[in-house]
Amino acid sequence: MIQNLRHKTCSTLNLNHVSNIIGIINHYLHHQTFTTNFSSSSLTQNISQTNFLIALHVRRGDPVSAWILFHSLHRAHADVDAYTFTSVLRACTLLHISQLGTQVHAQMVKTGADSGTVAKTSLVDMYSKCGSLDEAVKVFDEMGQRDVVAWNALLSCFLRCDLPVEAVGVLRAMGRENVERSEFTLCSALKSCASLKALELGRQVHGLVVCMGRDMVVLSTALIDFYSSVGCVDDALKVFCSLKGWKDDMMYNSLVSGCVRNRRYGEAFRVMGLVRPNAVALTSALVGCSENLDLWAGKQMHSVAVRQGFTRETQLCNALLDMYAKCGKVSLAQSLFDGICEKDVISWTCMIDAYGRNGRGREAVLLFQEMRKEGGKVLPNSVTFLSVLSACGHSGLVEEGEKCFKLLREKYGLEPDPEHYACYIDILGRAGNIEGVWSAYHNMVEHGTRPTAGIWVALLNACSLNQDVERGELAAKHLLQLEPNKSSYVVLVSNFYAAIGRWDRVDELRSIMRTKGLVKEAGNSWINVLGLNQHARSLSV
DNA sequence: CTAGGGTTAG
Repeated sequence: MIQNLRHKTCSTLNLNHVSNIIGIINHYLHHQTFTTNFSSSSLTQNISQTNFLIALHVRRGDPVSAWILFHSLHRAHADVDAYTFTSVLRACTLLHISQLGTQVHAQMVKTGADSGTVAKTSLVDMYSKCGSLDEAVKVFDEMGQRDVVAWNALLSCFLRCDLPVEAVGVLRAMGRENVERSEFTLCSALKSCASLKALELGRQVHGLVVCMGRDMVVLSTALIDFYSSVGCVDDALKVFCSLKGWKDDMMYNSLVSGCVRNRRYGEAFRVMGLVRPNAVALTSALVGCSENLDLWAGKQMHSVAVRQGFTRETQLCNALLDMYAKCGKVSLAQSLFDGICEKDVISWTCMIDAYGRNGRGREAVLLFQEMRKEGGKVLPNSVTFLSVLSACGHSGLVEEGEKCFKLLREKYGLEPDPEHYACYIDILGRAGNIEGVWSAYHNMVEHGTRPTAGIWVALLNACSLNQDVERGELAAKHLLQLEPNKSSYVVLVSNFYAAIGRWDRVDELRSIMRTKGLVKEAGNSWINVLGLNQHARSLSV
């Protein structure tokens, strides 16, 4: 069992695994069935040798052994030092269990090993990687001396939590405190600029990268990602081409992903032709195939994946399955799904969505039940629930939809997002249950969720269908207040007034649209005939 | 001993 555990990666761990791991570790420690090549006395006498061993386990990706070794040191009352703790903290990070990290932190405080800059930096890193942002910031604030590594750790901390504004704040603070920037700093700066879409700031950082002139492969990758994120693929290509010498896989992958994100599929495929594509590049490229509904190209990717032996890569298989589903090939998607050995939550969600979007709501619900029966191995998340709810909506499965919505909060402790409410309201509205619609709305408000435009749209549609004039007008008013300039919403409201026969309001809204210069957007649909993309535009009045 | 780049679902 412990052998299996050692091969678990942190991404596949969930809460059940956490308690399993702790239980198994305790079991082994209690029965002392774990043996090492070192006798217990040599373990405690030669601490630097043991530190090396712990670090070795961590480096080999075996945090469980590292932890067990550390625990036996602790039981033997050995004098551990800061080096021991930093390695063990990395083991906690790999296990993704902040409870273990907190235990280590407590021991560090007790022995005074927590005072150094390096120790504190390890703590910041551990807390942030285990998802405890507050604790990480607290440790950073307690630091007396902060070197550039400590600052960089804090930067990554905010970036990991998707807080780029705070990250830029850290960068400014580093400037104020005259901390010298390292390559790591610039890397994080580029990531911040990418997520903030801050083109000018990013260009300035590019200048600093050029001045630094070191570690160009990593920084070039970050630059490519930045330029792609702000829509400047040509600049990304320039960075790629201007780098002479060795380019690694990640750099190619970054460019492929950038081209795909900017719908430059031809270039993406050309870049993939430069080297033997790896699983990540193929995954990126498949997104392009899905978006284009390009089944032909998708099949090419599939055959490359098979030839390269990537059939056990869950993420790649998920992308393939999704591509087939989006192209309407449900049975191909299904056979791919069946072949995935380690299905994760995305595999299940994609397959449920595949059924749902192709009008097979019953099968979507059945698969969801199967997923839940798997004994909690893979837990559904909010996206899974959204897929099930929307499948129920498309197929008119009212009871199933109601059951699913109940499960979300009561069984899985998830708080519904506005999108879940909108889907649910839609289901109830189509079923003619207008009182249910409004009680769902009140339920949402009571739970402190603010109605979004999507909620008002769902309510308005329900009111149109059920001739709920009074409350429909309320929804219409809120929607226009929230998004006064979005023509599709004005059209929706106007359709509502048409549905209840208020033609005076319809005319009024038409003239509002004219004076504001709002034009009804064209409806787009993609069809793919014989591998040729034809973009069919339909302009309806 | 501590910090950095690329991938999948709505």
